[in-house]
Amino acid sequence: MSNNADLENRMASLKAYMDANHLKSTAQRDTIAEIFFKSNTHINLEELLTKARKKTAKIGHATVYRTMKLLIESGLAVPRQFGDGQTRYENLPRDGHHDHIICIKCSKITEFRNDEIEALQLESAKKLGFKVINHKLELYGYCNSCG
Amino acid sequence: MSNNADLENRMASLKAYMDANHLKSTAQRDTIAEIFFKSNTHINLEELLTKARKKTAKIGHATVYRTMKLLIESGLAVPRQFGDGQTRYENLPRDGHHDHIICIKCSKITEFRNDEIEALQLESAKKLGFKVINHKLELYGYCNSCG
DNA sequence: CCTTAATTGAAAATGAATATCAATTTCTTT
DNA sequence: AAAGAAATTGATATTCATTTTCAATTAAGG
Ligand SMILES: [Mn+2]
Ligand SMILES: [Mn+2]
Ligand SMILES: [Zn+2]
Ligand SMILES: [Zn+2]
Repeated sequence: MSNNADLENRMASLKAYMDANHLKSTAQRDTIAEIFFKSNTHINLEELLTKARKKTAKIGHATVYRTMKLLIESGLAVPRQFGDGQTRYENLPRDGHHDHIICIKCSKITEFRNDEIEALQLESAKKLGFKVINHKLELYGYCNSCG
Repeated sequence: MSNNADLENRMASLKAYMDANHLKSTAQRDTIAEIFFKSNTHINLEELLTKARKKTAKIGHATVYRTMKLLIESGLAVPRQFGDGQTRYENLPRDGHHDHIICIKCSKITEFRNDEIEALQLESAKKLGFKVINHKLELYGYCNSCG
């Protein structure tokens, strides 16, 4: 699936969600959503706002917060908090769930997935009588450049 | 080791840290530290402040924040954030590191430890060129009462 | 077009945590 | 015991991310 087709898919998905919930399509929402869908990082509000204002001037920060909340509700964005007090957003990964390793020196964020860990989490929870809905696994340390 | 001996140990440990850093012993610090050391939950600032004021009236919230920061620096307290925007504190576990399962309905927090998971974390990080310093693993779901 | 309901941005409000600062207290030295 | 230096305290102000408020604007459907 090409980047462009992927973008179109996500825009259409958002549109469908908005239609189903009596929400209106606006230039601000389109701008913010498109910038977000095109981003492939863990982007924060500041970056989104800056980029959005280049396309559509005078966008307020409340609108960015509101639009990201909408994207989260519609399942297209995933909020992440890596401990520095600001929320970051990433696109719903097409290849499934992943966890993160964060460098405590340069802040580089690397994604990984270990199915053995995932399975052991469920097993641990089961032993304790819990039914897991989601989880957060973050490793903090030094990347190979900072090591 | 009895609870009382444990409390005395921790108080002495704090005292040693304060001595080594030219910090002074005060009634407020003693009150907050003792309340914290006696707590066996993941206690938040509000609870600490309420309990502290019963023993030593007029304690300011800034003092509780400052004392908890001191306890963290001295290695006696561990700060935890379970996603509800407020920091919780727990005593340095005597039996080593553990992770948490949190019920998303009743907020019950259960501790667990899985050495296989711990080992796999290091292994995953190593493959990516990272040296892990610490990590955060939280499972969210329903406990057996809420499930 | 018209009507209605949703949306927007500026500004105010919130809530957790930190900083400021004058007054108080501790600890060491006479 | 008194004094002085340095640390501590609590009230208050401040910061920072996020949310709320609200009057004005805009989208959508008939
Ligand atoms: Mn990611
Ligand atoms: Mn714990
Ligand atoms: Zn790095
Ligand atoms: Zn529960």
